[in-house]
Amino acid sequence: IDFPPNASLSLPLSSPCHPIQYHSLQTSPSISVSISQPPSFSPHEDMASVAYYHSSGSGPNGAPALESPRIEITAYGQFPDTEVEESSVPVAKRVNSIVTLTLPSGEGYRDPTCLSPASSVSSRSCHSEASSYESGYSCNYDNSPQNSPWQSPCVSPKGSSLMSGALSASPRHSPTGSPRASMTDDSWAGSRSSRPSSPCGGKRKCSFNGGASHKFRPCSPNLSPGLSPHTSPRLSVTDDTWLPNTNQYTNSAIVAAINALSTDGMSDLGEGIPLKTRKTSVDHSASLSLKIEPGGEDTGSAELCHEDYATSRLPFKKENYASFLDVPQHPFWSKPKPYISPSLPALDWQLPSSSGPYSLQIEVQPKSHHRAHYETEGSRGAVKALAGGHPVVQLHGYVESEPLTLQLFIGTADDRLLRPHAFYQVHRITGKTVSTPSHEVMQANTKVLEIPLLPESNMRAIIDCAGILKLRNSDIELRKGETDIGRKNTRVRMVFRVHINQPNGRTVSLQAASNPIECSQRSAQELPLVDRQSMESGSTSGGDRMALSGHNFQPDSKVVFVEKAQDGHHIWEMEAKVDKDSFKPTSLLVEVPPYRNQRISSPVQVNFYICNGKRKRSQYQRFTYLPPNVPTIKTEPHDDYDLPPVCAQRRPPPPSLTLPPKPFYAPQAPPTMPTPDHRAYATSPQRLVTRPSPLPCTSPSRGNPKVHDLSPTHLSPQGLSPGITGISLGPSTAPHVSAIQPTPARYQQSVLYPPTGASSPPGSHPPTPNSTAELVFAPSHSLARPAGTGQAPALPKAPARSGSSPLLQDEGAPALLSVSIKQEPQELDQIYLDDVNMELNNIYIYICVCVCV
DNA sequence: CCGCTGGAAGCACCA
DNA sequence: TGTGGTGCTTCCAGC
Repeated sequence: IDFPPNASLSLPLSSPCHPIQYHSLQTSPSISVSISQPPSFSPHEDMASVAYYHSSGSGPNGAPALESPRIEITAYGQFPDTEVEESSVPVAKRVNSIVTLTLPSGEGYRDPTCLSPASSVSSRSCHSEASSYESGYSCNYDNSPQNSPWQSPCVSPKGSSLMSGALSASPRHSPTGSPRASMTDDSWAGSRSSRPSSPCGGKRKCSFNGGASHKFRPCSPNLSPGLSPHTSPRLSVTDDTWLPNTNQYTNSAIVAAINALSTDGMSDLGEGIPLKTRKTSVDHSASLSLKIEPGGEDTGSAELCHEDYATSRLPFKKENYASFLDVPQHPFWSKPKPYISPSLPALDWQLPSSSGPYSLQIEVQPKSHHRAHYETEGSRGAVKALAGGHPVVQLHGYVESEPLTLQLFIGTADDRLLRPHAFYQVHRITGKTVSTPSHEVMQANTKVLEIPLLPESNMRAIIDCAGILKLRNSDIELRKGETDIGRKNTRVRMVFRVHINQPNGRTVSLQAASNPIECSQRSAQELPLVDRQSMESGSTSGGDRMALSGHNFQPDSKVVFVEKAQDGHHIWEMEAKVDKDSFKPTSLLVEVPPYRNQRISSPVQVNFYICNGKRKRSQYQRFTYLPPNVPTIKTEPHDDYDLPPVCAQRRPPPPSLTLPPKPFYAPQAPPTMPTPDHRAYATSPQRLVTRPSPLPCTSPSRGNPKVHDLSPTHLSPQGLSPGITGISLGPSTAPHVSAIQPTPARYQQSVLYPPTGASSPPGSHPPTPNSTAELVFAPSHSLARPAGTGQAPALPKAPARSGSSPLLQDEGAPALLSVSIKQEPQELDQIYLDDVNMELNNIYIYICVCVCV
């Protein structure tokens, strides 16, 4: 594919491209897409782009950043039948340079040769789904010959033979390996075997060709990103037309390449997309992130929208995949959407919820429980709101007449930076009861629901079209590079994003995350869950009465305050008194216990949790003990908060003290907070990229938020996301400095090489500040996802406990407390997600540094 | 018939 | 090594 001389890919793959990287499709499992050199693009002109480009997995010279398998696509001319391409993709005639896309190193999600989770994770590479790291090579093409050959068909006409060959060779041929491409769904289903073998080697049965006891048990056909073959032919080509049609190979390849080229990965070739859901995901292939700059000689349109690309740019005939169109295309998606840009921030990048006049807010929060459905189940409906109805999201401050697109994906709800949840995907709900149109796109292994935000609706959307799909842990944990574990990792957040094009060509990206949602049936029934707490902080002498609201409280529920050392060990633990008289299943009144040290000089953050018994604990909540002369901060009670009015003060908490599961925050910014214009992520031409900075900021915060705490409130207009932990500012943005949270020590480590280490290859130029502010959001997994290090996965048993103590320290806080460490092995399963991963994160950060150096 | 729900069985893992 | 608890996943029945 080439583009008009004056056309450019918004995608930052320009200069680094080297013709020498060109490989013929037939000989190499790599994708090469030839494009004309975008004249307007230079690495110096937009370093963010470079970073992005790097994040796409290619080296500075267009060479793969990693020794990874690549998919090389020749747009046309390489295949027997090029007429279609030529006619349908006229731009493909001007080939000036070649881009080689680096695909995920390793085998991707489900490595047939890797039957044990241990081996799977041990060889992890530098990517995680939807992360900017892997943005480019996150396609998770499993095109390694020894792996799922199924990727091949996506890009190669030779795929079919390859497939069969690999099939027989793959230990995991199975459904996973079955030639779905040539089958109809029915036949496909019939050939599926039962479940995939256990990641733990024998944990599960794996009866090929259908175990007798199982009726159709797809090997996670649908989703199992990576695993399957099904995942490859994701380009929405009907099964029966897939194989025989060479053009489709070619076309698919083009689409795949383009998808892969898109910065943010819209590149997931269907991996991770359940068959079921993929049926509605025709848009995947169409959701190209190509952006042609105005003035392109071949198009009067400034952009290629989904539709027109799918229908006219590519020879794809809609009827070919019409069967995937379960729902008629909403008119909204039939016209170009201005936001479309491949340079949009990766899903794991932390974005603010407001910028300038814009503010993205979740007006109605989802219920704290929503039982997700498995692929093998029917849908369990859309996520609902607490008071009935559905969540509502609104963009404030937008006065243009141009509709926007609201993006929704399922994010994590743990203590780390918000990122796409590996084990859950948003699921599109359709039907009579759904009033909101939506469609799906894939973004680096993460399904993203796109919902129109219309001016006539006051830029307000009722989210009644989004359910939550649960992926099998065994499927995901086998995915290469996946560090999270699924067990007990059942809380998610709905993450909303909107990208607003500015007159100056920039794009402002905002993000808002919902309160945590518990998605497991069992947990939802048994585990206590704290939705709100009436106080964020209190005196070291204790005695304050704190009201908690939530679910599954019991008369004998205990509330335990703990302080953890850096390695995660508890250094202090105290049970709070619970007022049993005021007990309700949804509320508790507790008396804050005195802190162990009455003479602290700066705030100390501790945690507490509700305990209903062994293994039935809530998530950790945070509480900050304040020095004697610091006024107590209490949260703003909700109007509907029915607990006793224990809070005398009604004062908005500083954002630094806000916590994830606390829906009740004052909409106003604290008096001490400056205008919350903390700069959204902005894209080309002059991209504003926020990234963590090693520079500690001068926020007046009292408590020190965990840097990884990205609660919705943190991202709310009144509070700055701790994710925005640092900035490199131009003079014009100095006023925003105070809006940035102090950078905890731990984060500062990663900040040294944020997108650089992660997204930029060695030798790349660091992002250069623009004339305006340059804020670079960190890919959260730079903290949360160790990769490429051969590190063992975060196993529950891992004694590694890293901790939060740096985070417990305010910038002005005293040095680490010298305390004895209390061993509490039983806590492991409670904390490993938090701590082990953090430990790995730190290791990973160092490794990134080394790699960069 | 299909989508949605609630409940629970069966299995695997772990203490 | 056996056993019970726990969590995950699938299945079923009802609306």
